[in-house]
Amino acid sequence: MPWSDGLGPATPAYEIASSANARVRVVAGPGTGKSFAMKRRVARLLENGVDASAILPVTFTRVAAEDLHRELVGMGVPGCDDLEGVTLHSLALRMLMRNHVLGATSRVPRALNMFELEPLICDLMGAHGGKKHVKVLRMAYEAAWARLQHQQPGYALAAEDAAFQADLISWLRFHEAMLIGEVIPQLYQYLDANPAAVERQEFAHILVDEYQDLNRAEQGVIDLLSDTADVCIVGDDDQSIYSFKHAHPDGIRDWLNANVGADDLGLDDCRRCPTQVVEMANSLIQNNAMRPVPRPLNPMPANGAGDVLIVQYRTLALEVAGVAALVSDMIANGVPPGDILVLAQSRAIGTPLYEALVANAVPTKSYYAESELSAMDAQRAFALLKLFVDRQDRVALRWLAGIDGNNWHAAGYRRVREHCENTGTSPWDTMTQLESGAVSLPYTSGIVASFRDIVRALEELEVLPGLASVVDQLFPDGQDATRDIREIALSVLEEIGDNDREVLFRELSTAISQPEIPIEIEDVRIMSLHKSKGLSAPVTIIAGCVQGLLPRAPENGLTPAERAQHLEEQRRLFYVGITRVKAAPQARKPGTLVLTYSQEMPVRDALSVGITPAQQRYGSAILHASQFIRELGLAAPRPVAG
DNA sequence: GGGAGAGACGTTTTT
DNA sequence: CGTCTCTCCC
Repeated sequence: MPWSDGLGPATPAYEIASSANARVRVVAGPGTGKSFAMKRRVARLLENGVDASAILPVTFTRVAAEDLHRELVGMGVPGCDDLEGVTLHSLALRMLMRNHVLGATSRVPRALNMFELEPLICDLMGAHGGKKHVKVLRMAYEAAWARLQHQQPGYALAAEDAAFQADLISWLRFHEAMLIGEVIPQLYQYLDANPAAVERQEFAHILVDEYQDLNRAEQGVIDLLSDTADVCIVGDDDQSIYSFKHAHPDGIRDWLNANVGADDLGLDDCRRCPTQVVEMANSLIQNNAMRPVPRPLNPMPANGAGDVLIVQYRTLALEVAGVAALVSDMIANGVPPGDILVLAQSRAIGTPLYEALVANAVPTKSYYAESELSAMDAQRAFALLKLFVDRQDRVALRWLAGIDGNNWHAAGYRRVREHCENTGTSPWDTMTQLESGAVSLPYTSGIVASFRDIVRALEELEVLPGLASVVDQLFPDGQDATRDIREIALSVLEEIGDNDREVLFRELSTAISQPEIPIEIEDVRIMSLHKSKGLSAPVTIIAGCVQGLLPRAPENGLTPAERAQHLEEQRRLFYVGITRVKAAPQARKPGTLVLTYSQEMPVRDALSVGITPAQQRYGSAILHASQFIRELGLAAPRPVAG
């Protein structure tokens, strides 16, 4: 199919696909078809003979990357098989892994898992003011990098931060690892310091989706990769919801100033949503005063008005039961479960909803699924597998060696590390010597005991006949803590066969950190508003629309300006949520939006969700309707009691 | 190094 | 309300 198939030459999508400007910005509201336009642009490039390897489509998640690939294959575009959408993170890791880059950066791109951070924190807490403070300092370190603060004039590190950073980097060097938040900055530093690097000329065309979600470091990497490349960025400042990773709406707004002469294109026709929802969304987002250029969405009359329902319940329990009953009724009336999307800003609401639906025998999938690595037993097995693959993996060894200690045996481990650094031996070799008595160090009896267990466990794994039995041993059938990871490991084995332990570990890691979202959806989906970005559904339900949850209360100690920014981001989050609704009148799916909230919830729940109740009554917190409900304006129906 | 008791704090999310 | 962290003491 030719790239321009069915595209009128005067349409914005045609302009986007065909623009030959070396710099193009596309601002595209929710449901306006930006993925479609971007796909056509890639198709045009490929059809014009641009080599697939010279095109870099950057997407925010792996799901989006696969989506692009699948659709291009569906169009039968020549060369699209070689075209691979990547996330910036995976691109950075790949580039850092190249030999010449490794030599230049003197850091090892082995990213630390969440749980592997714990021994690091314990090792640094003594010198840097306790666990909590170390966590704060670490976040500040990553935040400074994400914002490229080092580049800002007048930036100076406080003595405390400088001392912490020195120790942190020394720990990471010794353990041959990297913080996840360092991966992009390390690539940035490398590219910045090496203007002649081949990487800076690797691509002729760069396309970035969801640009508003990139932080400064990520934007900087794109800049450094585009010496010789045409760049097309696509996004929407009104959907910027990732300030916690230091992205903010000004990124895409300011891009035009840094790229003078760029094409500035836009998509404003909301093809997805029913008109009533579009009007509500416009009314809501108008309350964001910091938008330099308000860009209302155009409603498409052909979509029809749609159905909108706003319901207040007396208690959270009734709200949960009410939503579950509503969903069950819809399904009984022939709505496919896969058409229903339930959004809740907190798992404390999402999980009871999930349970209620399951109790009603509704096929439901929850996407809150906390990491398969949350249980200690799972972490232990995972670390063992890593050592099974590579005895010299220092992070896994450090974790396992401290596992039974109070603070990860920080006191003893300090002496092990000192010995390693003085003698040039690796931690594995030093522990082997400690174990045999060839070396003795004070306070290390706990570590030696753990090390004996590690060695024994690895020996047991080594004598097993194949990887299937290794998986059985590490993640035994019937053990609760490792049930999910076992399932993933088994499906990985099915794919790769019973050969290479290294491949098993690598595939297992990606499967855990970037879970698949099935393309064929047959279940009701329950998830957070963040996760819903990029999705759409004929029936969208947002539960828990109360002050304190949506919008969430700002943290203490913020300036008035920061509080205002926080509120605007919360509003964008709600904006993203309500614009998931998809109208398909010809398929007799008008597009249904349901917003629910309740008057009270148990104080315990309120506290655990982060609401500090202003008033309570008999152990119940009194709740108030989200201000965003009011801000939906006149197009919204009057709320009803449930 | 480890246990008992007092005090702080609580969420959402990506790689 | 429950869990995690810190401090104090043995």
